[in-house]
Amino acid sequence: MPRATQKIQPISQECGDCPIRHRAVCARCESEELNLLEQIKFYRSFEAGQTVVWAGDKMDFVASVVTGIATLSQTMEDGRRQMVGLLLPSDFAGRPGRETSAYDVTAATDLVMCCFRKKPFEDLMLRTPHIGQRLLEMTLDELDAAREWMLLLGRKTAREKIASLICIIARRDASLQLNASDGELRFDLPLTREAMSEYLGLTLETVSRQVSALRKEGLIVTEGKRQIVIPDFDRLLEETGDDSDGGFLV
Amino acid sequence: MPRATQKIQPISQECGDCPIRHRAVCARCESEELNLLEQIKFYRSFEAGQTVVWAGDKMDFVASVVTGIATLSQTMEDGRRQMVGLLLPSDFAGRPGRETSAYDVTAATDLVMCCFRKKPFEDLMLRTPHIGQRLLEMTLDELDAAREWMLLLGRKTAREKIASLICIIARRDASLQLNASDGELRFDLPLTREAMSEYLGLTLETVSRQVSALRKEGLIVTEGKRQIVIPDFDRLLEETGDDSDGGFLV
DNA sequence: GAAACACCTTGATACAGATCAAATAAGATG
DNA sequence: CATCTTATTTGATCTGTATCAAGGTGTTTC
Repeated sequence: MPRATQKIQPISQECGDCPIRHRAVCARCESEELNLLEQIKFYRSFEAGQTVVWAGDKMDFVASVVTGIATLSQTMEDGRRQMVGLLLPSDFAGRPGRETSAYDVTAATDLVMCCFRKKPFEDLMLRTPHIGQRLLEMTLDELDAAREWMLLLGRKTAREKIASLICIIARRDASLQLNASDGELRFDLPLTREAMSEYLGLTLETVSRQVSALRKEGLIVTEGKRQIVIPDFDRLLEETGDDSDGGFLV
Repeated sequence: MPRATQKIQPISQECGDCPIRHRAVCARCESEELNLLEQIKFYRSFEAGQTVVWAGDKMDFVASVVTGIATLSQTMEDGRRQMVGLLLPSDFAGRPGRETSAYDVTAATDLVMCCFRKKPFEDLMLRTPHIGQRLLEMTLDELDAAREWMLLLGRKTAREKIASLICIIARRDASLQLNASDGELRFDLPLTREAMSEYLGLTLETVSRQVSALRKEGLIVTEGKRQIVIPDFDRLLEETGDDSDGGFLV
């Protein structure tokens, strides 16, 4: 079951110093809080496919993704599964003030997380308000993403769903690395067909068919199994059903 | 187009004192912040069907629902609509740090909101951290609700969706009023078939058919158009697809 | 390099829910 | 009370996606 898409990068100092840092450097964070965070942080690595925690299990830490991709999923009694969160590097997982995880947290690729023990983290939050403020901002962003995702689940066709997902990943990828070249985007699709189907509320077969359809029409080019090239991003965007510019989920 | 389900109640002091108050009284909030909030708050009323703000329009306030129900919706270019938020009394709308509304905000019933001008509210947030903390809590709750909703949209059958929605409203209603009697629940369904279909990612006709089906099977009883009676809540719960106890959205 | 495995693609068919079209019911209005 | 309007129900049919079933492709293992 191990299947690495990205190699695990050596953990450098730039990572977990401040959970708030990952997305936006915050100047006030430099001094003592940093030291306090240093004391309560630790790293955990997972292989692709491994489960970080099961829904309902005790989760006594909060964490942010350093490298790789994690997913949050819900499962119904009869096994139907829906992904409800996709965590890319710098994203945050875990809820202060809750003992157990509400979702299955799974490593979609090889994964490194920077974890903070919950209790001390909560204490720190009380003492340094701007951590809470930053967390509020991030949570509001996630809520927006969730709502965009709801539109996708409730109203988009299979074809639109696939196009949307590819655009979302491409965008996130492009904003991390700087390979946004001359209109052509090239990146790694880090999800299996099954993971895609769980994200989109489809079956794996429908995902496969629709990806093939987009490929046959030249909207995307697949190289190897996971590498994707988008020759013309705007043309693909038109297939998402979103109006021109909007639609950035997680 | 006006169609009142609940009569507007006279606005009393207990309402908007502190936006944080509505859901959980917070002791620290009593003193000066309360006065500051008093100065920047104002009330707005809407008739059922009226739009509070359109997506993209300027929204220079945040607000919480006093009476009635408001909805947040997204619309695609071709008119497909998906509800992404359902605001009941005490729920909060608007995002600090954003100029425009990301969603259409609509009054599903006659509606009274307690509004706070955004700028002063943000200032207040900076000065009194626990308002931000409370807001973080509420946002995290909403995120959980959104994720439960995503499971509904992505994986549940039409029948399960309807049963879920009725249970959600019944629960919210029961927790507000105290008419949770001897297993029989009676309450007002404050949404049109169309609003329900926008909530559930279905068409209005499918909603109607499934409601009829549940009625014919005796799982619910309808009195008049909007009044609903659930003779046996647990039996209806079994139709939601959720495991025994879970599944409280918005 | 053969076997085993995991993942992906493609085909045939079934069915849940959408769509199109009336008919009915329930308030609102004069 | 009769009429108008809007919301709801119900029917007939169509279609997009699920389901069931092989077959293919690339990777790891020995």
